[in-house]
Amino acid sequence: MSEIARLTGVSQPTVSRVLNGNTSVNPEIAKKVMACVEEHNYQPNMIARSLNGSRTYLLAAIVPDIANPFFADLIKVIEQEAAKAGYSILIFNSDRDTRREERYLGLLQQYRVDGVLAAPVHAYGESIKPFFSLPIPWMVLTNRVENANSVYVSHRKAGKLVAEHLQQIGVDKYIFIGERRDQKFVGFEEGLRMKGVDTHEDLLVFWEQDREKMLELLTGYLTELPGRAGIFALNDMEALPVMNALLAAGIGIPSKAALVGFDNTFVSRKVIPSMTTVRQPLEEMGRYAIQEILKQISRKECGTFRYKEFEAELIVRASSDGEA
Amino acid sequence: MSEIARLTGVSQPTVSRVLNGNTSVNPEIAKKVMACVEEHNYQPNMIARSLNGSRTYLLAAIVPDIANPFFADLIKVIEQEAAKAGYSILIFNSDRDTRREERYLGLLQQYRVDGVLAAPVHAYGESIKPFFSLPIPWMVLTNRVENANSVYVSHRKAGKLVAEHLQQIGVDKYIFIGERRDQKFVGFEEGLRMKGVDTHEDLLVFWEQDREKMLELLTGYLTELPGRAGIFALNDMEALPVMNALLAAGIGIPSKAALVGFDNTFVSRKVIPSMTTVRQPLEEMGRYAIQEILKQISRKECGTFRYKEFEAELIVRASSDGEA
DNA sequence: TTGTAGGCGTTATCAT
DNA sequence: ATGATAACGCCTACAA
Repeated sequence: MSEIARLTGVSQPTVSRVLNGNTSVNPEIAKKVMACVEEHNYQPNMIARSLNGSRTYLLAAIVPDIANPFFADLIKVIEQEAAKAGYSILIFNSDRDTRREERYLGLLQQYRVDGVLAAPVHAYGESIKPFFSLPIPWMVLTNRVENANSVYVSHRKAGKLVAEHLQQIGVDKYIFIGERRDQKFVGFEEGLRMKGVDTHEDLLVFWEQDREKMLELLTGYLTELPGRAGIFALNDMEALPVMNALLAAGIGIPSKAALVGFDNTFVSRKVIPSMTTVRQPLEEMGRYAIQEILKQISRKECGTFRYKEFEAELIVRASSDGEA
Repeated sequence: MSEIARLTGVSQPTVSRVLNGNTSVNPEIAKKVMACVEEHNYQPNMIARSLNGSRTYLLAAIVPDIANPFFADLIKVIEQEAAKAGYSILIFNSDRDTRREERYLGLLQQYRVDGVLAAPVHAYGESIKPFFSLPIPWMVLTNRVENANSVYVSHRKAGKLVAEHLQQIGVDKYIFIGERRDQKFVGFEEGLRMKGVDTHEDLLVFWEQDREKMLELLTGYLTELPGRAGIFALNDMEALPVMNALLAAGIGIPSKAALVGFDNTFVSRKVIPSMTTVRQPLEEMGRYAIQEILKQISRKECGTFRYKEFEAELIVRASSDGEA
């Protein structure tokens, strides 16, 4: 920068003023300076700017697994929204390891990031709670954590949504692929009961360590079943082998079994028949998270918190479309 | 830091020395300082450290699409390897937009990153060529770019690999799903010819804008076909609907049609029957890229370049296993 | 409108 | 072994 100043015969602060454009400068000088900047392809040093000023224009994003398409999609949105506001993203993959999570929490402080977007390893964010008191704007993504800004959708409500859909298209047996403690299951069961389904009789859970065996049991059951089944899998990725096993066993989708996934990943879009799924409004969530963080940054407030729940959306596709 | 110095009654540079541990300090003082650092959870300011020193411990990663599982996997590896070496990753998603790519190239210079890992939007990296002359260690990922450090696998060789595999298990017709100009196709054709296959007669390409129509044509063709087909799709994601369409049409996999994908994404692992695919050695590539960048950083050399080709690996799974 | 001076939090160089 | 001092590149007063 002083180099530019020297070359154009002005003082270094003047160059600074030209580049930032907030104070008034002689237009001629400004033009000359800009020309010189262009010519030498000068790039201001954000590090120095950060050190002096109060902002780094850096946000940290911590996720349990970047390779998971759901988080990959989320990060894509986050990065895009941040870029619009002139922010860059430092990415930290905790790999579902709370020790790494903790290490990263130190690191992002060292880099003096202006804000943090975190999808904690543990659903209730125990591992990162001690850090909420730090003077950095925080935002917890994908689930509700007590005493922290949280952006999420209710998995319970989403489960209910699926229950209603399957009940509406008309099925004789309901099947959940996943764990009973999953909030999606809780909501699913609740929704079914509300519709008058005898969940003791007509709701089954399939979930085995050995997936091959699980699918065998499932296809066996469905083959024997005289009626139609409605299957809800905990996510698209797990719904995929189910779909293929059924197709291979000659069980028609959706005629003999309707199938619903979760997360609206490209898998659910690409697969044939295309798969009904539940979409979390990632774009809206990401946009909200970034805006809220930016607000906190500019107001220098980070003690307050609030919860923001978004609504899950059922996306009906071929795998559960039609009466039977 | 001067706060710590004040509290422990030593000078600020001494605290610095304790924290870095490169110069000798009185062990007692060191202990006292460390205790104070722990107590106040002091985190050194990387920004200041960067400004003064010559390193930021920041690497930039530019990819065309984070949401693409291949790049997501790659970034995961990169981040992991970088973390091991004390480096953090600034992530930039160019979204296959050369203008964004260009903007990011400016940004990463502003942040004075120590090195750049880039997967260019265009296969031959035209858009980023002007930047190779910058005094920053560079590494081009996933394809070979002239006059730049490049880490890649030969798609042509990979195509050949698939050709050999399908020829070996014995199929009557070869089908490629994708574009003819794809190097995978070039290698596929080449490999088949080398095995004595009449590629004019027995190699077909299916590729339509309208995927539904494409799949209809494909299943129609296969149903009529008396023999067995060997299908090679440009990637796992595109192989997925093919697999499902075949299953739904009652075309046995691999008995009636063997199917091979590309990239070894979780899709190929999850699907049933599990899908044969080609794996790029992401871990090795990522590790090599990071190590090479670090070498360049420490040697302050960034003019030299070299190409590093890795070998693709065929992963045979159920979708092409067995004689027929 | 412009230049001079100080400081952001480190590390490095010099004395001591 | 330790403390004072300068420097990194920028921005923000303040003075001219």
